[in-house]
Formats: sequence, structure tokens, C-alpha cells
Amino acid sequence: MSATKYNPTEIEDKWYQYWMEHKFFASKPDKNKEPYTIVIPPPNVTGQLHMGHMLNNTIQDVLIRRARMQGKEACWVPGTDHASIATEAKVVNLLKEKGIKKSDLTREEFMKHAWEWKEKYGGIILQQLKKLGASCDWDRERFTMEEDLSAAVIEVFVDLYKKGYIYRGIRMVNWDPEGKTALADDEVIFKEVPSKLYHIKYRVEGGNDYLVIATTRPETIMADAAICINPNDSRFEHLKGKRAIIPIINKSIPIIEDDYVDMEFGTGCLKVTPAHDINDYEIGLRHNLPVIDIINDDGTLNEKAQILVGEDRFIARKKIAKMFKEDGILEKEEEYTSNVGHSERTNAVIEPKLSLQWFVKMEELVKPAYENVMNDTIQLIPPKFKNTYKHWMENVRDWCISRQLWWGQRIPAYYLPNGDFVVAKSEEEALELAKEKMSDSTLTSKDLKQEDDVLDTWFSSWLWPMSVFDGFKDPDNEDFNYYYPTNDLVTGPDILFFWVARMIIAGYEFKGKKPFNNVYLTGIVRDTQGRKMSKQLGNSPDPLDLIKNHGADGVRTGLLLSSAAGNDLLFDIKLCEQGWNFGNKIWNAFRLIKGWEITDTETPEASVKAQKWFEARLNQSLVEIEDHFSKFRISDALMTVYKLIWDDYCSLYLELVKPPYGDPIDQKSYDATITFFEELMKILHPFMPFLTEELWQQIQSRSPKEALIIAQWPEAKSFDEQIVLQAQVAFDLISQIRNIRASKGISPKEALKLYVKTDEQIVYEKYSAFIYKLANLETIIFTSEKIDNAVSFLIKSDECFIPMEGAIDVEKEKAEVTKDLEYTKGFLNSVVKKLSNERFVNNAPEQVIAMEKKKQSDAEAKIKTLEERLESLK
RNA sequence: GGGGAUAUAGCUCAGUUGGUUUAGAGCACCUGCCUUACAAGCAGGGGGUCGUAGGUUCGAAUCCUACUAUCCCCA
Repeated sequence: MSATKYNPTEIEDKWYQYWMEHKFFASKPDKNKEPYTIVIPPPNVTGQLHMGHMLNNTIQDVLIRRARMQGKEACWVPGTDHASIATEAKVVNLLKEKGIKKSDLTREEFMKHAWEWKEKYGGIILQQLKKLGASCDWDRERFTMEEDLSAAVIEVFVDLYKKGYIYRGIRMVNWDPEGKTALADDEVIFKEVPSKLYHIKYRVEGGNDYLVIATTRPETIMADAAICINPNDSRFEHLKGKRAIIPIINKSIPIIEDDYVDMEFGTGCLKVTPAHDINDYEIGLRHNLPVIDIINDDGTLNEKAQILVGEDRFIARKKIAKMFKEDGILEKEEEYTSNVGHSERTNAVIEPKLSLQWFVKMEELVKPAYENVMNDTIQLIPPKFKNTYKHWMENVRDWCISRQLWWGQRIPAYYLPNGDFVVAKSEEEALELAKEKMSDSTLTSKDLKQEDDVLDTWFSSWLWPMSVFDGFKDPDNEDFNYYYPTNDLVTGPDILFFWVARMIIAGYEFKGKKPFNNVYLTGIVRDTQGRKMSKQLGNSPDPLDLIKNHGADGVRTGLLLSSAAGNDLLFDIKLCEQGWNFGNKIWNAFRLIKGWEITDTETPEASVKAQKWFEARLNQSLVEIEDHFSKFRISDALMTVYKLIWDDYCSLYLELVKPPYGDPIDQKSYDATITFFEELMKILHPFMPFLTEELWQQIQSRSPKEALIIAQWPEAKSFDEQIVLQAQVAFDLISQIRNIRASKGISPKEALKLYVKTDEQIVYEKYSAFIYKLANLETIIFTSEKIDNAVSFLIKSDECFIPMEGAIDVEKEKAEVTKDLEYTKGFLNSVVKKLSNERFVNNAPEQVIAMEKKKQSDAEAKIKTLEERLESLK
């Protein structure tokens, strides 16, 4: 016999390999089958599997495995994105270790290193997904920087440019002086840093007055374009319309008025430095101030600063502070904690910097994407995200798509000798355009200089659902026509705008069709304290360790059990243990069944009825499960399966058909038990693929065509609800008897007598075999009299007695009955109140009134029984 | 500063367009059991004035308003 404890590691790799060998994950268009398609949210090629991926990919795998079993042509496309900033940073670091500086390399040389890095270290995450059981079609793996996908990106850029959606413009970017690149907002980490607030005196022009400004960045005073005060600030009436002198460089600047200035903060006088602060830049725009950029790309001061030229910004800060002190213009230094942005990659302090960038105009493009989510052509699950989506789309801002990097698709814009530019797919086409534009046929490719910047990685991934099926390279190909639009997208709400919305925009703009029907937004996996998992906190468990310790099935189940769509999941290792426990439970149930010897004896009544009952329960559960799946309630679907297996199959069904120890089981019961078990394995397979396939194959040897992964998903058949309801009466009775055993300390081995006082004997007779077996009864006797010296309890309004000499504590019994009586009276009271309300009777639907009346009569009957009981106890 | 979301048992959450309900599940907890599938198990049990205050309604956890708290996004 197999081990009493389920050991996942022994079987998981075996079955994954088996599925791969027999190409069960592979998909190709099949006109006779309905396609079911998911494209993976491409993880960062440098990434490692984290808990978010685990959750997200488990959900995708559940959906795809179920669809496959439903006979659909299930296709899950895997792949990675090239993550320009992250990858470039990794490559730069690796080169640094080898003693090579990026600046010493040509673009081509650098790209060669980068590709080498990608081939060697990239995409580990996809290998890790295999451990989780992800049934992706690995032959279809794509990468956003591969040739075909890059060609799509360039094509789209040229197309948008021609349509007038792409332009160049000035923008304040998050500049990383170490990485020498602009960063996206989400690549900037804000940290609280202790710093100083310097109070500096500026002389007011034409007198001996001075004003005081407070700044954390004194090294930027040379770039000041104005001093700004709040127009409502009465303290500074005398400054209005005057000018101030920047100390040290003695430059005169205007004093302006703007509401932006916070009268409470600092001194109420703000130095305005448009080139080096986003808010100041906006004030500058309002007041037509000059932009004086005094900081180089590497963070040193340039000649426009006039002083300290060539010094690093932080050294300059110290030096200038010293100069203030010497000149007596430093009024005071204050300790201050400021929130400073740091580069996620290099940890350098971010320098706000104005630069010329490429943008996509969004206002027009967004329209179909906005409408089709609002009218549910594309459904967001849960729908609460429609609000967020709406807000974003209504306030959409132009998309900055250029990045000052090499790893990515180089922008296909070519500058002409006169500074103008042309946009074209290739250098050859660009040259033709240039000749035309300049009216100069003597131009050669040497006269053109291609833009150095590359495109934002999102500018690749917004095409993902189309480009993975070669929808640009070969727009009318079989795959694209068959698989697109895809069915479901599973991702996190944090990239609803960055990625999801942009894919929808691209889908409509380039193909006139939505990219997917449904977007399932998962929650964020947090630790037990509700904190986001991060490397810094070290609060994230290693997913591969979890799989090693609890099995992929255990981890999958644990993650799904408590993660409703859109809700954050507080991850606790206990969840994985619960998942494993469930697997172990099933493992042991199977051991029990497999251990039975079989004879051709007659089937006991309890077993005959148990089979009928479980079949009904199974079908009832299938209906519930289908309903949950149709609403993307994956967690609820799993919980329904969990309870069906644990409570109904193991705790009730198996106990009902189980022969006495050592006895064999009859053939019919055995067959039914195995058939039910097989159905359960099918339903559970999408959630726990490994364990279910293992047991499926242990039931009997099967050919690859009979593998569970491609078995047919069970369909709910019609069933008799009465069976479930009537059996429930027996189960309630069993619980009550077990309760009495527990409270009176009676061993389960001691057979008991049960008396039932009822008008409906049939209800108890029908499933009496269940009661005999599970409650261990000697006999059931129907009576019209009360039984003395017995413990009693109620099933609805029927009184049941178990004779028990001297075991009755009258006072305790009385207290219990009184409590129950009071509750029921209160309940009756609320019902009667409702029914005596004329407006209720007139307005409420008939069904509701009938229900209330039933509640009333049930409660009245119960009260009568309880009162009699109380009387007899006196 | 602007916007959004959430608030139900110790924890995590259901409660499906207001009516089977003086509220359900899983986990945790308590009690008793090593009953020959499983002690990572079995059987039983306790536990919530549905964030606060108003309002609409015959009827509110559910709809409306205000407040409080927490989280997220944008600046």
C-alpha cells in the first residue's frame, strides 16, 4: 500500500514531463473547435518568479485547463518582455564587473553584449512557471524584442506618425544621472531622507531690504528665474512688483505672485527654478519665465551656473552652503526630512530634467477603448475597476514613449542636416523621404542620423495580443484569424492603465477589434501584515521553496482558496499547508478505496441510497461550480469542489459505503465509488493538476489519449433536489445524535435506541439506513408519546428521544429548552409583526408572504413542542 | 490638493439588481477522541447590535447623505 502521507515532489516533475512529451499544451487552429485563448502578461525577461506571478499564472492555468477539458482549442501563449531599463541596468552592471564602461562601447557592441546576456540569463521565469504546472504552449513562446515583434513596433510607430498622432515635445522627466536615462514615474522610489532646509537672504533691488527663501537645494539658486509669493500674503505687500538679487552671482530676477505658494510652508517666499522642479516649471509657464538649465546629464554643474562649474550637484550644495555662511546671507539651517526620488535601478537621486521627448497624442485614440469598456463589450472583473478606468480615460495624458537607452526598438526617425527629421520603416525609405523633403537628390545615408532613443517597453507590449499571432507581419494569417480576439486576460490592477488600457486602444486602432473579451484583475499578494511583498522587506517567500515544501498543487490551492477577484491576498504559509492537507486528504481517500477487496455480494441499503444521494449532490455542485466559473469566481468554485470532496464524498459518502473493517465491498458500490472519484478528479484537475493526474492514472493504466488533462469536463445533469433535501434531514439527525454522544461522553461504539415523535414517518424511514450507520443506532422507534428518562432534541418541530437512565441534568436541560424557546418566540414575533403589517401584505410579492407564513407555522409548532418539553421537565 | 475603493466573526472574505436570514464560509479557537484511509485526522461546539449617525421603504448588511478609519491611483 502507498504511503500514508502524500508526497508531491515524487510525482510532479513526472507528470509535467508526460504532458509535454505528448504535446497536450500545444494548440493549432481547428475549425471544428471553439478557440479559447489567453496571452500571458509577459513577465520582465530579467525577472524571477514572485508571489504575484504565482497567483496570476495559477488563475490562467485553471482557466486554460478547464477550457481544454471542455473540448475547446485551448491556447495559452507564453513569453517575456524586454524590459529596457531593467535589462540595460543588468547588462551595464555585468559589464562594469568585467571592467567595461558602457560609454566605451558602440551601440552595436553594447547590443551584442545585451543579447548575450538575454540568451544566458533571460527568461528564467518561464522555466519556473513550469514548476507551477503552467500548461502554456511553449512552442509559441515570444519575446517583445525578437525580429517580428520589433518590426510590428516600428510599423505601428510609422503608422501613428503618418496619422499625426506622434510628436516631439518638451517634458520634465525623472533623470537618473548615473544610468543617464529618463525613468518612468513607476521606476522612481521615494524615500524619506534627512536633509536641511537652508534659509537664504536675497536682497531686494533698490534698497537695503531683503527677503528670505527656504530651500533644500541651494545649489540651484543660479538657475532661479523669479521669487514667488502668494498674492494673498499680507506679509509681503511691500515686495509686489519689485525685483530681487540672487546672491553670489548678483543677478536680478522678478518677484511674482502665484496661488501655488503655500503661505504656511518655509518662509512664504518661493524661489522659482523652472529647469529643475516640475512645479516651478509650471509656474514658469504661467509667468513666461526663462528656463535656465545648470545641470549636466551626469549631475555636474555646467557653465550656465557661472560658479562651481564641473562640480557634482551634492558637492556643489555643500560648497555653496559654506559660501552663504561666509557671506553672512544664510539666516539659518533647519533639519528637514524630505521625500526624495531614487532610481529603482541605480539608486541615484533623481534629477528633474527638461528634455525633448517623443509623445503619442492620446485624446482621439482613447475613444473606442473608453466606450467599449463602458458598454461592457470588454468586461472588467470585478466591475468596480470600470470607475478607475473611466477616470483615467477621461483625463488621459499624452504618452511619453522615448527612453534614453539602447536596449529596445530604436525610434525610426532620421534627422536631416538642417535639424528637421523624417520617419520611415527603414533607412532606405527615410533617405527617399529626405530627398523629397529637402528637394535634394544628392543626399546620401551619411547625411541622415537616426534618433538615438528607443521606445518605451509598453510600446511593444501594447501590441502583444496581436503580435504574438503575427497580426502585423502577416495580417490575414490563420492563427491570427482563429485566436484573435483572445478570450480572457488575467493581470493585476496596477497595470490597468499602463498595459490593459493601451492594449485595448491598440486593438481598436490597428485591427478595429478588441484584444480580449474579459479582463480578470487579480489582487496584490501581501504579507500577513498587509504589506506589499518586496525584496527590501524580505517578506516574500521564495515560490520555488514553497512548491518544494508543499507541492505545486498545495501552493496553487492555497493561493486560490482566499483570493476573490480584485481583492488583495494576505499570504500566509498556512494557506499552502491547507492546500497540501487537502491533497493529503484525497490521497488517503484513494488509499481507502484501493485497499478494499471486492466480492459480488448484495449492495447494502445504505450504499444504494448513498450512491443516489451523492450523484444528486455531485450534479448540484456542478451547477454551482459552472455558475461560479461563469462569473469568474474561481475561489468560490474551488471552495465548492473542496467541500464536495471533503465533506460530502469523504465524510459522508465514503463512510456510508465503507464496509466494516476487514470486510470486502460489493462490486456495484466499488464501481460507483470509483466512478464518482473519477468525476471528482476531473473537476479538481484545473486546480490541482498533478495530484489528480497521478491518482487518475493509479485507478487504472491509461493510454495518453485517456490522460486526465484531456478528459471530458463533466456536465451537470438534471437531478432530484428532493433527494438532497430529504437526506439532509437524516444528516441533521445524525449530527444531533453525535452531539449528544459528545456531550454525554458516550462512545461511538455503543449502539443507541432512538424514539421519534413525528407526523411524517416517511421522512425518517427513507434514509434510516444512513442514520443507523453513521449514528450507530440499534433501533428507531416511532412513537406518539413522550419518552421518560431520555435526552431529547428537535428536528424542526419533531421531538426525538434517546433513553438514558439517570444521565439527565434537568436544570441544564430546562435552561437549554428555555433559551431555544425564547429565541423562537422572538423570531415568531418578528414574523408576526411583518404579517400583521397591512402594507407588507399588500406590497410584498406573494412568494415572500407565503414564505413568511411558513416560517410562522413552523415556529408555532416548534414553540408548542418546546413548551410541552418544558412542562414535562417540571 | 484631485479622484477612486473598502469597512460584516480573532483572521481572510461571501452575502449575485432590498424580502427563504435576530447574517454565511474557510481558517483560527475551545471540548472530546490515537474509531485499522488520513491526529497535517475524526466528531462536536462557542463566536458578529454588518465602521458611526441620520434618511428612504411595509421591509436595509444591501439604496441615499454626512462623518470616521484604512488602502490605492494621479499631481
